[in-house]
Amino acid sequence: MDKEFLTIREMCSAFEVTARTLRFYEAKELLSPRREGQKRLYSKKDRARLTLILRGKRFGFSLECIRQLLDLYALDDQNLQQMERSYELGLKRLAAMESQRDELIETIADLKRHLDWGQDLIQQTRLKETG
Amino acid sequence: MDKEFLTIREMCSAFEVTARTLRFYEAKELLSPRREGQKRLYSKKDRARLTLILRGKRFGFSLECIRQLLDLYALDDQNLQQMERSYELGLKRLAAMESQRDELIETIADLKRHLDWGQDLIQQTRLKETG
DNA sequence: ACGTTTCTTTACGTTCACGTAAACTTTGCT
DNA sequence: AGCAAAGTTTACGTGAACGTAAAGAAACGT
Repeated sequence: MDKEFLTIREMCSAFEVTARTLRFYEAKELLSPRREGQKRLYSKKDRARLTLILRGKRFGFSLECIRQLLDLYALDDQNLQQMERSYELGLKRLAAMESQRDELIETIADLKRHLDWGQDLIQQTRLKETG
Repeated sequence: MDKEFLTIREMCSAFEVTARTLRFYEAKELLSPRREGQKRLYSKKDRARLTLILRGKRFGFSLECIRQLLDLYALDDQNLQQMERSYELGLKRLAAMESQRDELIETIADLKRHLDWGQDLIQQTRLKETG
């Protein structure tokens, strides 16, 4: 199985990010790897969090927004009131993501239509050239 | 029907953006409204482009990336070779957007699962309190 | 033991996507 | 005519998300 802990360099090559980025995320409290002396060691949980961070980035979320999402995934060790607030926030995020999904699906359909139309145009131009 | 041309202020309130933003997009060649003297006038096409721009932004695309997409939608007035290049580029964008969509769908499912689990936790805690 | 590599912190630099302020012209109203 | 409102360009400022360079500690091979 995978090693339990990864060094910062191993993280870099595993996720294709720079060390600066990892430290930056730590400064922003998106990650909090344990320390062995001075060195950082990243656990499986840390890796899971980084996966979510990078995913969030691909969706165009800000780091602050992603941090809130990560908090949501760490519900377990918080109290009930915080949980309820997080839950509400989670529902809102979920709704936002669903509408983003729908909009993306629509945009894809549009683009597909346009590309089909463009292909037709290319075909016709070819026919003219050949004919 | 809607007015054929909108002033910059009308655009601002219609799309909830600032004039600075519109001029910025113009400087980046994402928009090119016609001029009446000094003033900018935005046509229906300009409005359609702005819609696409703002959509793209919601998906986390950079303005440069969006500009390329817009070029794609303006295929008509280009030559065949450019069209073919644009078409290829369009297919790539399409593929990228589709995988972004799939990833988003997966992420939504994850979040939903987690929220359901969180709701259970809240329920149980409530039962303990009441019982 | 010593040089090289790898880590660290600190701090300033950079790009993107605008915000904001200054100075000026044009338009609209009375 | 006069003046405020709305438009313009030019230019500097800003927050987010890092890049990059400096300076120093710690581990590692020979």
